[in-house]
Amino acid sequence: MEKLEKFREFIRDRGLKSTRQRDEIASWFFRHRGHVNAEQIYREVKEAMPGIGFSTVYRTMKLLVEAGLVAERHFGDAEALYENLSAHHDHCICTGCGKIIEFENQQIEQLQDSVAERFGFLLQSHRMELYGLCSACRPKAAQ
Amino acid sequence: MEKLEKFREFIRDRGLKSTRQRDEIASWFFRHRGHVNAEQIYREVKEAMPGIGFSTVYRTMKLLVEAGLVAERHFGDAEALYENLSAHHDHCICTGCGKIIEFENQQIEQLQDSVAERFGFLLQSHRMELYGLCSACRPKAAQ
DNA sequence: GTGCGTGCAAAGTATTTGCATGATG
DNA sequence: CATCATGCAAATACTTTGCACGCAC
Repeated sequence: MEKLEKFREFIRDRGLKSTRQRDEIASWFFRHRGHVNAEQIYREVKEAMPGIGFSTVYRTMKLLVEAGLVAERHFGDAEALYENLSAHHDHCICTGCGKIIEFENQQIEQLQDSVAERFGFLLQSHRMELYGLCSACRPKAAQ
Repeated sequence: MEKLEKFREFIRDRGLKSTRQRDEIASWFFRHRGHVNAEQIYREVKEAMPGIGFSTVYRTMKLLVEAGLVAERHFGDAEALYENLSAHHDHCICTGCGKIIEFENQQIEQLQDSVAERFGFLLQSHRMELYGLCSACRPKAAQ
């Protein structure tokens, strides 16, 4: 539960308050793997805390993003998906079935650094998404 | 005006109809460089066609995306930005001032192909965005 | 003429905000 | 006990849809 600690620390450092809601949301999120939207978080946390509101979910997720523990992503459409930022990785997304594979490639990371440097950018973060048909969807599409 | 031709062809092939509105929107867009949102398109095209509606803009942009001539992107927030898909390129985005630099890197493209192949993906498209501080914003942030 | 396209207004989503109340440091 | 957080409802921002009328084929 080290990430939960980090979040509590972040909250303290900002002079904010630690609440049951924030703990519940953060700890559920850190237990979870993959990409989730606000509604999923709301639904799940509601089981442990029936009174919780949507706004609290959004407000807490925003804090987690500011704490650098979570990334907010938009794959294609407008809805935000939140992702655990433990280890860095990029995404391979199947346009057929929506499956998301995470991967990491050190060579690409290095090349990104050199591109940023060429433009005088101080690189803070990046996103890379590869869209295509996965091995399962490929045959279906070929018909 | 070759892209406008392609769009007209796409419309014809689908059994749809060519209209003044579609032409006006598409040709304004192809004349334009960079990333624009629906409202900008609406405002600009309105000058030539005061009666035009927002829905027609959205409907036409969707057609252009389906025709493969335009990409719809979401950089960070929910609003869609449309981009001319003539030459492929990726983006370097300044988190300080919002400036967007387009670039292309052949080595990265090749590595992306190999990543996709490793997962058995048939690559259709990709996006890569580097976020950081541009040379102008870097000093301000350092203070 | 038939069917698709248009503009308008209304409805949808996803998210944010104002406010009175409640909890935390 | 001052301040921040919460839940609700209302507001917002962006986008889509239903519908009556009009235009392209």
